[in-house]
Amino acid sequence: MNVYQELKARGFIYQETDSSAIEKKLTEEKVVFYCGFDPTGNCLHIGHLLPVMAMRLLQRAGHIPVALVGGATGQIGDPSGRNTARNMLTKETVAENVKSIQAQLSRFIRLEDGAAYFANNNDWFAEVKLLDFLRDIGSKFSVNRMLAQKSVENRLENGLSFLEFSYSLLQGYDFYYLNKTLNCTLEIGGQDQWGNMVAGTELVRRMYNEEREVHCLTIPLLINPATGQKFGKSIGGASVWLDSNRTSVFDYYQFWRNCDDSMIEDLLKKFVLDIPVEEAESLVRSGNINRAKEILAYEATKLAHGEKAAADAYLAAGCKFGFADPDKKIQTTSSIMQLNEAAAKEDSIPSCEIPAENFEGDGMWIPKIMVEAGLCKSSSDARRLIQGGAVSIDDVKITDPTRNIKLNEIHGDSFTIRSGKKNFRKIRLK
RNA sequence: GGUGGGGUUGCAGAGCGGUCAAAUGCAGUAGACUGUAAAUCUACCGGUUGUACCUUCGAUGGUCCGAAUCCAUCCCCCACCA
Repeated sequence: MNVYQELKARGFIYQETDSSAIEKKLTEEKVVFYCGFDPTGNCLHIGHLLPVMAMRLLQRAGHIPVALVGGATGQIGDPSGRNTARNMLTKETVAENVKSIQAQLSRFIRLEDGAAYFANNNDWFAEVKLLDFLRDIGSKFSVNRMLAQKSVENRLENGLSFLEFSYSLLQGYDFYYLNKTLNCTLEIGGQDQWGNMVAGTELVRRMYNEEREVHCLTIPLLINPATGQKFGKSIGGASVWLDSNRTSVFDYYQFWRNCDDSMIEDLLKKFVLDIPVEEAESLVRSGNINRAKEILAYEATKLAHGEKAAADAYLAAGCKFGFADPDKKIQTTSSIMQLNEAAAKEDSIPSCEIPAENFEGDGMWIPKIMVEAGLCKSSSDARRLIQGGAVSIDDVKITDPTRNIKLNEIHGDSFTIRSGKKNFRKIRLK
């Protein structure tokens, strides 16, 4: 199976400019390709991961990724897939975001020995002169054509500023620039980027009078077929972040572990590149779908947070909820096989420190503890949860929302508070 | 610049002087059932050590016993015309 076939088999291809040309290129030469990321936030979340995985796959096959973080375009905001304009970010915020996003990407993409490049389009747009740009680039774009773009069409109803309208020129220019300087000949991106990406390939061709051939391909949007929801959000409506300070490793593991049945095969193929496609299929059909989910969660966590953290999360979760295949009947190439379930421990359950003096005297009000631990956003919320019978401390159900926890009720220097079946916090006294 | 229509609690979208912390749908959370899944049913879904008080309906002022609702000014959006 060549890289192109693997991309296809794992479901990374939605639209492409010329499939046989792309296949030929990817199998015969070392290709420099690029993928853009919006620095709208300072942290990547699960939703960003899809193109990152495609980049990883291509890099593994010897191609050279260029991760472009849009320091310049981020100041504009892509109108694709939006009904309203984005909030404008200050230049400083964008610059900071670029930095932290690059840091996060470097966990997924190998950088050493020129194996990949990071680029920030602010580096070249800062130099561009308006008149030159309009003459050289603007002249190659047809407004008629741009108006026909889906992303523009949708926005025409609600209004679209010229700033946003020009987004595809800028993205196109990125491709031209990267082609000129790094000989980048392929762009990959999300399904919603198709219009912008094609604009880029056309620009490059026109700039060289059709003599250069460049291509692009889009990755399909991941949709949960059961709910019709876009994959990527969740864990309480909040994003699942790749930064362990925002989403703990345990929660990250749990996110994958709790994936929908209908998505498991797709997720394994796309997010666990180390498991061959056939194995992913057979795991799902093994009759033990929960083992497949454990493997997915373990491997995905391993990629984002490292082997040790992933193992801890797996063991901690198994300790709380049980293991799907403790006897290891199901064969897999995953290193999950080497883990010892008997050594299960709770250490990696998210924890929170609270000064011991809070528990002295009358003790600490339970809703306060829950807010402090990040289990809920307000004490009203906590009170409701308690009234709904969702809360327990060290497996003893709490029914009285006015209750306080006193120092003498705590055994040792920690206790576990839980809200619902799946949310735990270990509270450590300090 | 003119005319008309708007800005409501995460989103969509009612309300158009008191009965409004604000209908309904979606999203979300919890409980039951399960497989840490889905579907289904039930409850919750601004804040507050608790049923009364506080802060919310673009902003600021005003009318009124009382305003999301009326008036004025301002800001922003949309449509049509210029």
